[in-house]
This record gives sequence, C-alpha cells and structure tokens, in this order.
Amino acid sequence: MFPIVSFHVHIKPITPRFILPKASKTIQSHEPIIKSQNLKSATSVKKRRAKRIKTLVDSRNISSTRRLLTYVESGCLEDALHVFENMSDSSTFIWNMIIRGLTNNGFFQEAIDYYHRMQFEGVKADCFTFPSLIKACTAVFATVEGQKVHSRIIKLGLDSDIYTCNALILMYAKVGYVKDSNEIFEGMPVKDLVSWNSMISGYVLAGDGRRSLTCFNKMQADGLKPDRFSIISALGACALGHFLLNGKEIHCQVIRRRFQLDLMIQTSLIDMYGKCGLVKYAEGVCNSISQKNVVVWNAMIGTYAVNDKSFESFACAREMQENDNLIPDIVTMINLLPSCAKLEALAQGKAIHGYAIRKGFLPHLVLETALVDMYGKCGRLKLAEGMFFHMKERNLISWNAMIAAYVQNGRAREALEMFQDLRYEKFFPDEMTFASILPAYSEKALPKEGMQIHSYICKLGFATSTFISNALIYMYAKCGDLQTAKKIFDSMLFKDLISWNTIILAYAIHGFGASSITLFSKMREEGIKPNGSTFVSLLSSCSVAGMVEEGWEYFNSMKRDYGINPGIEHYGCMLDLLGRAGNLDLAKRFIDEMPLTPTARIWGSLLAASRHHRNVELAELARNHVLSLNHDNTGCHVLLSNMYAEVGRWEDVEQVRCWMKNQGLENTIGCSIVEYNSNTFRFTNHDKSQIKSNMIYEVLDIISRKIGKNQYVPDVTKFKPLDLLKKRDNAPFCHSVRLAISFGLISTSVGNPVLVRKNIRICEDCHNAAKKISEITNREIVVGDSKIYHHFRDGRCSCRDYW
DNA sequence: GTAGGGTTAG
Repeated sequence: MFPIVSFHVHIKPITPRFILPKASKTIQSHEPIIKSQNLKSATSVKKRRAKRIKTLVDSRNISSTRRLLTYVESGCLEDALHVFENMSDSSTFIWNMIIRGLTNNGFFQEAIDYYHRMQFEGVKADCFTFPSLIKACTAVFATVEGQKVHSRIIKLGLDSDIYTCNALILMYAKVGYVKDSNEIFEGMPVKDLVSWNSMISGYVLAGDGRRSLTCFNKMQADGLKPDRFSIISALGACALGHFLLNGKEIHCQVIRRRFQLDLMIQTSLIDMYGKCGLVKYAEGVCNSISQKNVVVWNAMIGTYAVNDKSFESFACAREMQENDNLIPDIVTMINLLPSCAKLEALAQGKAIHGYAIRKGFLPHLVLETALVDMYGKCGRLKLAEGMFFHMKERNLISWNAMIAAYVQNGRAREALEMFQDLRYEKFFPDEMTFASILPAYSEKALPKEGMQIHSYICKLGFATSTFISNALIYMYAKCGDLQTAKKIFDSMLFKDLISWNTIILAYAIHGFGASSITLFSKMREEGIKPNGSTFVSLLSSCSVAGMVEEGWEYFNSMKRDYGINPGIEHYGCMLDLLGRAGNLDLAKRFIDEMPLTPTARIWGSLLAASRHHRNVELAELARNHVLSLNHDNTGCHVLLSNMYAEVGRWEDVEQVRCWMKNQGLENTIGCSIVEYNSNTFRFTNHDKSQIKSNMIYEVLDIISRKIGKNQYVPDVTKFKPLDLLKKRDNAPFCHSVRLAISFGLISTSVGNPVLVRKNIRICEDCHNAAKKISEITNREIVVGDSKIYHHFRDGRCSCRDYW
C-alpha cells in the first residue's frame, strides 16, 4: 500500500476488533507503503521552463517593462525582481506587476512588503494593485494589514471597484469576519458572477454551509446561472453541513448542465458524498472518471478515512500508485494518517512520517498536526510530544491534537496544563478543544472546577452544541454531580445517540441501575436505536448495581433483538457480573469460551473477582495473563501483592514489589480530594499537612472509637512482627479517604452529602468504615474512586459491596 | 500591456 520504499513496513498484529468482515481487505505485511520510484523527486519542470523563457527573452531587444511582464507571467520571479530593481522608471504599472508576481508565486509577506515600499516611494496604488495585495493579506491571515488596506481603498475612492470588492469579500470571510464580507457584498452597486461566487465561497470558508447555499439559491433567483465555480463552492457547502439532499440536487444540475466531465466538479462531488456518508455514491463518481489525478484519489482516500474504512483507504492509495502511476502528495499523507491511527498501525504511520521527511514535505503545519494526532492515538505520547514541541508554527488545531493526545493516554494533568497554556497563546478554545479537555476534567476535577469550565464554555457560546453537552454530561457525572448531568441532558434541544448512551452510563457510574434501565426504555420509546456503546453503558449499570439477571437478559438481547455482536467490552461487563455472583469457575470458563481474544481488561476483571472471593491461585493466573500481554497495569500487581499480604505470604509480597521496581513501575500514591469554599483539599495517607489537621484527627478519632478502631484491621496473628510494624505504618485508620471524609463532615453543612474523590480504588477497610460513618452520622457520603461512585447511606453502599 | 472566484487537508 503506501508510502515508502527503502524499507518494508510490517503492520502490527491486528486484534479481532479491527478485522473487517471481508478477509480480502487485510494488509499484506510484505507490501511497502510507498513505492520506491515515487521517492525520486520530480525534476523541476518549472525551473527548466523558466530557463528557456529567460534565454528567449534575453536574446531579444525588448523594453524592461515588457521583459518584466514576461518574467512575471511565466513565473520567473528571480529574473523579474532583478529587472525590477534595475529599472529607472517607477510607475504604478511595474509595482502592480511585481506585487502580482510575488503573490501568485506564494511570496505573500513579500508582496505586502513591496506594497509598503511602493507607498514609501510615493507611488500611488490603483485598482489593479489591490486585488493581488488583498489576496496576499488573505493568504497570511494578515487581518490588521487587510483592514488598513481596506481603509486606504475607501480613501482612494476605490471601494466600488468590483475586482477589489470581490477580493475583500473573500479576505474577510477567511479571517473570520464574514459579516463584513456580507456588508461589502450587499453594498456593491454592481455585482457580477464572481461577486456571488466569492460570497458563496466566503460562507464555506467561514464554516457556514447553510448561508452559502442560501446565497447560491438567491443568485439563481436573481436570474444568474451558476458556473463551475459556483457549483464547486456550493458542493463544498453541502459537504460542510452534510446537506445530502441539496448535494444530490446540485449533482442533478451538474448533469443537466453537462458539467459531469469537469474533473474539479467530480472531485467536489466525491468529497460531498464522502462527507455525507454515501461512500457508494462517491465510489460511483470516482469510477466514472477515466483520467484520475492525485486530487481525485485523495478525495476518495479521504472518503474512506472519514467513513471508518481504513483498509479501503490504504487500498485506494495503492491503486493510485500502481494503476495510475501517481505519486502520493502531502494531502495523501494527511488523509492516510487517521487510518493508521484507527488501526493503531504505528509502523504504517512511521513509514508515512519517513516518506514525508524524504520527500521534503516537512515542516508542514497540517501534516505535522496529523502526525501528532496519529502518534497520540497509537499510544506514542513521546513521539507526539516530540512532533508538537518541534513544530515551527502551531495553530489551534495542533494544540487541540496535543491536548487530545495527553487525554487519550491518561495524562489528564498535562492536558489541563496545556489547556491553561493555551490562554497565553493567541488562540481561543473552540468546540474541539473543549471536547478534548472535558474528559481530563472528568478524570481530575470536582463539581466546582467542572462548573468553572462549564461557565467558560457558556461564555464562548458553545453550550448549545450537542457534542459539547454530551461531554459535559459525562464530566458532571464523573465529578460526582449526577443531578447537574441530568439537568443538562433534560435541557438539550437535540439529543443524539451519544447523549442517551452518556446519561445511561452516568447512572451506571453512580450505581443506579434501575434509572439506567428506565432511561434505556425512554430512549427506545423515542425511536433511538441502540448501538454497541449503549449496551456497554447498560451492562456496566447492571454490573455496578448487582443486577445479574437483567445483565444476562440484555447481553442475550444484543444479537437477538438488535443484531449487535458483543465486543470485548461487553464480555468485560459480563465478567464483572459473574465475578459479583461469586462463581469463579464459571467466570474462568466464560473467558475460555468467549469468541474473542481476552485482553488485559478481561483478566483484570477476573483478578478483581479473585480478590473479592479470596482466591489467590486464580488471581495469580489472571496476573500472569496480564503480564504476558505486556500490559503495565500497576493496579493488577498491587492487588495481588495486597492479597499475598492478607494471607501472610510476605516473600511473595516482596517478590511482586521487587519485580515492579525492576520494571520501573511505581505504586500510585493514593490520594483523596474534597472541595470546600471553591478550594480543593488534597489528602494522602497519614497526611498532617492540612491547616485543620488537628481537628480532622480529633474527629477521626471520635468516629473510629464509635465504629470500633480495630474492627477492620486484618487478623494480626498472621503477620510477622516486622511486617506487622510495616502494616501499622499504613494502617487503614489514617487512609486518605477517612481523612477526607472527616474533613468533609466538619466543613459541609448537615443535610448535604460529603463528596470525596479518590485516584485509586477504595480499599475494603475504608469501604466498611464509610458505611458505618454514614450510619452513625446520619449523613450521605459519596466516594468516587477511579472506577465508580459509592453512595453510602444508612450503613449501606450503592455498589452492594462489590467493586 | 496589469486584477477577482474553484477540487483533496488536521
């Protein structure tokens, strides 16, 4: 398939979830990603042509002005500049020539600089100067410069010049001031087809597909016939807003107007169908093109990529090289990288990176951002960081990619720091930023911090977005504020499947299984069809709330009633349920018989069940499987080590600890946090650093005496004296959760629940203590551990003592 | 003798 050549790329073994139904779609490991002949850079045709023209022009006796014009028109910029700098004449005409030459050859800032020089030298700009100059300002997003130029145009009385206005329309739309574009457009005394096309295209540039189409229709109502430019832009609008019906209408128009052989229109049609999710239609258009160019192929590769057809996108890239002998370009790379990310095909991704370096594609803002994204999604955070921090130029999208990479790799702290840093840059967060950062808040924050980010979202006007609301529901639920999560859900104008899945999961996290099931019924009543994720939410809910029978019923109904094949996540939830029921043999058999390869999560679930039912042998087996999968899940090892300690197998404890040390794995330091007066208070075990420390310990002492201080210390007779000492150092009496609960009890008013968040799972001793504390203090205590929320009330916990 | 609108991209 694709890029690169000088070495063969091997794709990593693909886990079952990535195998497509058709076996023919697999990538052959012996196939290089990019063919070798494509590595040879195309000899510079342009340079040779320029040389020819120069020889021709030099041999003739023509004026400098004519010579300048010829050089500019043939792209011989160096020669043009040389002639220009040696000319004695300094007319507006020759300045216009040089500004146009610079702009058309991509030297935008230089074009602006020459305009300044022109002003400095007192040469008056005219209506021919501005279109090229504005184009240059647009290209480099020189908003302020563009506005100054606009004032100058008004002063010179050129603001009704049709060419200049058309250029201004595009400039304002591209730099984010589409209202100004519209004002210019509406104020034009005479509009031509280009003016309409500029406005249609301007709305697309501004991301407003709906207004673009309105403009397209208005133009026709005004009696103007759309040309190929109008159609290409209008198709862009349909692609942007996923307006399939409008897109199809335009396709009909294309056929009626006999535009169907226009390659650019065909490309736009592929893109439109691709973005609207109609892959078959896109393929149809693509197949009808006899002479495809790279852009057509790229549009098709992009279509497959956005429609989750990663293998097809690779196959398409191969076909482009093998059948059409075309060389992949930067856009090909950019379109393929998401497919690498989807398949976690790191080798392919690296091969593309290597190819890009060899071809001299880097540095390139979009390509580098796509690489950050790919490395992040393939779990290579270091590579993503290396890419991002070495980028010469970054925009909001690159920042979003890096923030998302941190979040996806469990580094919420770094993600939050980056989000703070963003404020020091010239960027304002957009929808994507919030969608990426909210999971980090879900991981780390408490309700007040969550509310702060929520109000920031409202301030920037993103609160009505379904996309963002879904992320907010999850964040509030994970922060412990289920009520606000539900409030947001209820107030949403448009709820999609993800909204329903999220609210069902929200209740699952808090152990309210019955509510999850009620919500599922409501969802069905509203005609929303569940998907695989819905069942992950539902089965988790059944598992957390101990609803074993209901869980089995939903698991069986997936395939039977909804045609959904259970995935590894569903098997994981069922295993949690079996673990809760206590039949470990059945759980083990369930793993042996399941049709998918067990993952670390599956073995982790068995390990948790073994811990709960004190089966050390099975726990060892589960941990060995986790080890064989090369998974660095610290929790598994700590769990086993604790089990060994509980039965007094101290040598084994030491062995696990030593092994962890050798592997460079550190035991996560447990900490619990409580919010009080908008401040977050953090406690570690035996913490005495808080201001109210004395009071906290006094309260803890009173409580402990009431619930029986030694009641939950494991049987000490099993311990060796030295180990007993060690154990006492870490006595559950002073565990961070209890310190946090004590602090919560004295700092919150009676009647309100005490909310504590913990970074690791709650231990059995503290779980028992929390139940007792809720009983004797008559307070609701809510402890969110790394997986679920425990609601302690009247001596009972919502998890029914299984977690 | 000069100028403006278009395809694929995170």
